[in-house]
Amino acid sequence: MERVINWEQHNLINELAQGKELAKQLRSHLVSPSSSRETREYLVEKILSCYQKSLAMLNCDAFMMEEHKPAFSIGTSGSPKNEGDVYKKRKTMPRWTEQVRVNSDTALEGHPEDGFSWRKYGQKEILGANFPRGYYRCSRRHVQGCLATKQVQRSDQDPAVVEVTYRGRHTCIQSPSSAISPAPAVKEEPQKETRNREEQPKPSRETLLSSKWGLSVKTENLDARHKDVFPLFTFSTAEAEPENGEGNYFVDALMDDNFMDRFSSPATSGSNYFSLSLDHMTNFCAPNNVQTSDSGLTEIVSAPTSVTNSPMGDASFSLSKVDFDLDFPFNPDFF
DNA sequence: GACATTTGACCCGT
DNA sequence: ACGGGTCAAATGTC
Repeated sequence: MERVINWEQHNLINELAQGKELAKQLRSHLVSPSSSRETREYLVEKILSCYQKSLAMLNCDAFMMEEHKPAFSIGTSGSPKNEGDVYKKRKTMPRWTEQVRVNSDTALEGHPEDGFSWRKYGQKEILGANFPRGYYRCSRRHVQGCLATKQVQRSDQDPAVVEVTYRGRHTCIQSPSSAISPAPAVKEEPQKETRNREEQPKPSRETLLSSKWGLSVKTENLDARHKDVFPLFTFSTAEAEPENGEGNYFVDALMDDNFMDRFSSPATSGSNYFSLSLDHMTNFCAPNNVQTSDSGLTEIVSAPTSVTNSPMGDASFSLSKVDFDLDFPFNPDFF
């Protein structure tokens, strides 16, 4: 257990450190006249991807602290054939919700790509909701006993907003913590389900640049205990116009360098601004930072980290250890 | 044929 | 009893 936590903390720090490094590179590109716009946009994508992965880890880990569950159950008979287990988990599984603003493209996919591969196992009309709720589970459930599930439901008020409720943590290796995972331990189960509705876990550069959606995370199982260390991430964009980024040697270098991550979330893109506040409270809509969703993407993430007396306390502390000096605007006009 | 999705039935918690 | 979550057979897609 301890070792697992350390391993995940390590991943988290690694992710954040990558983000920091990328941000530095981006900063240098901002002042370099020879830097192409595609490069900068790509860097922004990667930074956001790093943060999203980190947030995913924080979300899961905070819950883990409470539940003292083993982090890995790979290869065990963990697949809950036993229905008793299933229904017990309903109650105890960690759970959090993201509200994702999708543009027309993404909206057609039914649910936004988040870097994991999901398999739909049900759909249900929900009382009082205009749209049915889709039920997805990790496609590696049977291979690795990963119990992560998610529910996707389109918002009544704004059909462009999709509410994604995650349950359980990913115990499979595809989880967004590949940074220091010893090896791509998972034999690539061909991700067939990406055929229509879901993109490849590692999207093309074009996909990365063109996909636009906003995201906000709220938690349900996390209560006030976690609030005081919730970092607030606010991303927004004015535009994310994919142009031909081919032949960009810098991007290629990046790809060869630290970012061979198999997981590359297209979830975030085209962001031009973000800020980080470690002591910000629950408010998901920092008014000063949020730009209109009209323009493409508004990403507001509030991730839980636990506070005291837990390894995650250390993790949140580590946020400062990785020397976050990022608080600079990505002004779209600048590009 | 293999795999993903759909959909009605079933089970559980409230 | 009802609503939500999951199962699993049927169906679809490649």
